[in-house]
Parts: sequence; C-alpha cells; structure tokens
Amino acid sequence: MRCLRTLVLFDKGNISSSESWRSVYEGYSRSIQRIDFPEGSGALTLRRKRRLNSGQFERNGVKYLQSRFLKNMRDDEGWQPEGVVELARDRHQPPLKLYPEGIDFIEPIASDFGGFDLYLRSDDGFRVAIEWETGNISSSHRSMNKLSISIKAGLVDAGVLIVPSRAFYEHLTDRVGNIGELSGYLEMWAGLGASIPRGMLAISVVEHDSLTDDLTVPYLPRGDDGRAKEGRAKL
Amino acid sequence: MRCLRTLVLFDKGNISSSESWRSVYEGYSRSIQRIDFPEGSGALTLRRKRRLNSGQFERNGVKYLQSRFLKNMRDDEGWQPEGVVELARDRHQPPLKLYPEGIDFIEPIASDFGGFDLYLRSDDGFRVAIEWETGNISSSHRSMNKLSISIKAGLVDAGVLIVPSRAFYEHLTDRVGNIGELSGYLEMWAGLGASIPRGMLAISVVEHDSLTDDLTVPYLPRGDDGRAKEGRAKL
DNA sequence: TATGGATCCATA
DNA sequence: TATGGATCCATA
Repeated sequence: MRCLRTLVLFDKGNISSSESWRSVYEGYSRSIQRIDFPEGSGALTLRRKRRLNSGQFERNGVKYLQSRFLKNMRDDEGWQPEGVVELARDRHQPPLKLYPEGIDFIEPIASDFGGFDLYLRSDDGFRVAIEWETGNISSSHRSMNKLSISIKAGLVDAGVLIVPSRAFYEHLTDRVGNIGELSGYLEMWAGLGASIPRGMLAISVVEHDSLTDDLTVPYLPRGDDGRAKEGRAKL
Repeated sequence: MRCLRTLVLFDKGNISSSESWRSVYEGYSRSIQRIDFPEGSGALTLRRKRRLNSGQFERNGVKYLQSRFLKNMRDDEGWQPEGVVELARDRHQPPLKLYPEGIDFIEPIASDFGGFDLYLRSDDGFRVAIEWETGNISSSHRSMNKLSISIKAGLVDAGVLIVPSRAFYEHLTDRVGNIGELSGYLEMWAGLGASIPRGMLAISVVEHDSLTDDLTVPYLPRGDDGRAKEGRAKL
C-alpha cells in the first residue's frame, strides 16, 4: 500500500522539523507500505468493484486494512498504544447565549472523548494521535474535529488522519472517508491553527498499489474476521 | 414536539437582533411544535425503546420527523426552499505544506457542497440554512462544519442545526445526532466566529412531549437504510 | 455518479 | 451504557 502524500494543515512550534515527529512519521509510513494483499505478496492488489445482477456493487471491506496497520505499528515498529486521551468533562466550557432569552448558558459537557485508533508517546514525551479513517466520510469530520480539539487542549503534539484517496475509495465500502470529500473543508481545519500555540495537524493520503479484475483475487473481507468466510462464500 | 433551547454559538453583526432572523426563528419554532404523533393528537408521544428477545432494541425511526418539519415549513409557514448553496469548486484553496518534501501544495477541491435540508431567503435577502439532523452523530459534525464554512464564505447569514436532546435520542435509531455528543465540540465551532466578519451559527435542541409504553402507540416508522436488513435477519 | 443519510454492529 | 464505526439506502 502506498502513502501518496502528507498534507500539513498547521504546524505551530515547528513540530514537523523535530526528530520525534520524523521517527513517528517514518514508522507509520513503513507500516502503511507493508500492508499487502494477498498477504505475503508484497503489494496491495485490489479487486475492482463490480456491479452485481441486483444492481448493487460488490466492493472491498475496510477492517483488514486497519488491523494490518495497527499490527505493523506494534510488531514491526514497536509502538505500544498509550490508552485514552484524557479530555475531562469538567474542562472549561464557554458560556453561549440563548435565543430568544438573551441570557448566558453553559451547555454541560455530557460525553467523553472516546480515544484515538492509536495514541503514542515517545520516550521524550512527544505525543501523537493517529486516526485510521475508513469509517463513513462523516466520521472523518468527527475525527478531524477531535484531533483539532485535542491539540488545542495541549493533550496531543501531533495529530494525523490517514484517509483513502478518491481512487482507492471507489473500490471500498460505499461512503467511507476519502480526501476528495474532505478537500473543501481543509481550509477550516487549517484556520484552527491560528488560535493554537503549539501543535501540528496532518492528513496522509493512502492508496492501493494496483487494481485487478482477476477473479482469483478475493475482495478484502467485509465485517469482522468471523464473517470473512461468510463474505467470501457469497461470491 | 418541543424546542428545549436554542444555543447561539457565534453572532457577528448582531444578527440575532434582526427582524429577519426573528421571523425565521418563529417559523421553524412553530413548525417543530406542530410535529405530532400519532398525527392529529397535538403532541409527540413517543413509544419507549424496548429490548427484544434477540437482545436488540426496538426504536423509533427518524424520517417521519424531518418530513413533517419540512412540510410544516412549506405549508403552514410558507417558506419555499431556495435550492443549493453555491460554494464553487474553484474558490480559494490555501496552499498546505507537504511532509517531508516541505513544499507548498494545493489540494484540489474535488467535491461539491451538496446543499442543506432547507435553505431560505427572505424578501429582504436574509439567507438561512437549516439542517434537521437525525443522521448519524458523525454526520452532525459534517453539518456543523458545512454551516460554518458557508457562513464564513458569506453565502449564509444564519445557520441552524436542529438536533435531538440526549433523552430523545435514546429512543430513536441508534447513534443519531444528539446534543450530548456535540457538547464537547461547541467550543470549537464557537471559536470559528472569531475569524468571521458577519454571520450567526445556532443549535436548536428538540424533544418529544411524552414517552409511553402503550402497546397501541406504534413506533415511528423505520426505513430499510443502512444495516436494516442485517438487523432484521437476526430476528 | 455523487452527496447526504439511516440503520444496526463491535467492543470496552 | 457509551463511543466509534461499517455498511448499505435514497435520490438528484
């Protein structure tokens, strides 16, 4: 699998020049590169989506990709997940005006930040949150918002969203995150950097190595491992 | 149905004091109030969710609510939808840095803004975008981001997200938008106001009038979207 | 084809 | 129970 490019949305404190960042970047970059299919082939060969008689498309599932990524980060690169980012519910919540009452109101913070796909801490204390985004495109918005807030709160030094290219997206589960549909919003997240004293936000765009119509190459399994066989049986 | 409160996230140009805004607010406020179930009863009586033998919950679907709202806005309040907000693909896209290349890169804007649930224009030119948010909670993030960008671009004077209270959410399709899960992000959207010369962003929180266990009150109808079939197959 | 959505799933 | 999905639907 390939990392096509890494976009830096903001970088306050010149974090992208640090050795700590470079080490994390190279680790996740290699972990992406090592995701192959069929496993052991050394490249990600993706079965092209195809229209079934029902009119639906058959596509590749997404869970395999994330689980390979996390495994590579752990087993090959030696990164251990750090547990959840603690963004307390009792943190400062600015008062908002109520309409039409015109009075101040503090909406209580009534949910927790559920954590990142991967939250790392280097020996020198450098903290990185990585989101492997193959949920629905709308979920990518939440991920970016969450990374932004965590950086602003000083809980994360660098936040990364890893997201499929538009071409890759075409052959994956319908409506998963993709850089094309985020492109119109980059300006907004980049603008958030103005109010942040220190921290970096980036997006890495990933893609398959090649497409195939070869019937002997299965689609990436959909659902969890237990249902992978089920998915293949349907073919 | 009730509107519990309307939170103003930012208001640049004192838009909330304008007669144009008041007129729109009162119209959508009444349109919410007139959503009833069973139809004609004058109140939204909601069947409480219940656990089935399979372990799944039976809950209320969400499409009925939105379609009633849009109908009330049109038939009772006389608001005609205005078509799509034109946020051109060739608008300014700021250059971002690529890592590790360190060079500037403009990510092309490769998707359109697909429009709002309701986009209104008063006779005096006042433009309001309203999102009735009963999609997935992550979709509420996209809606808020989209409203924010459209206001910033000067295409919308006031943007409103209408979203269920946490108590209401409990009995609707699992994982739909709710104020509880947005509460931790309000600060971010409120902060966007700082860089916007003119415009207003608000959230209205809505709720049922009463809950019932009465077996003669049906659940709000559900569609066949998403993983509906998968769920039914388990029954 | 493209965009926003609606629905149930997995797991701590 | 709570949070982040993963998946397929509806419609212009």
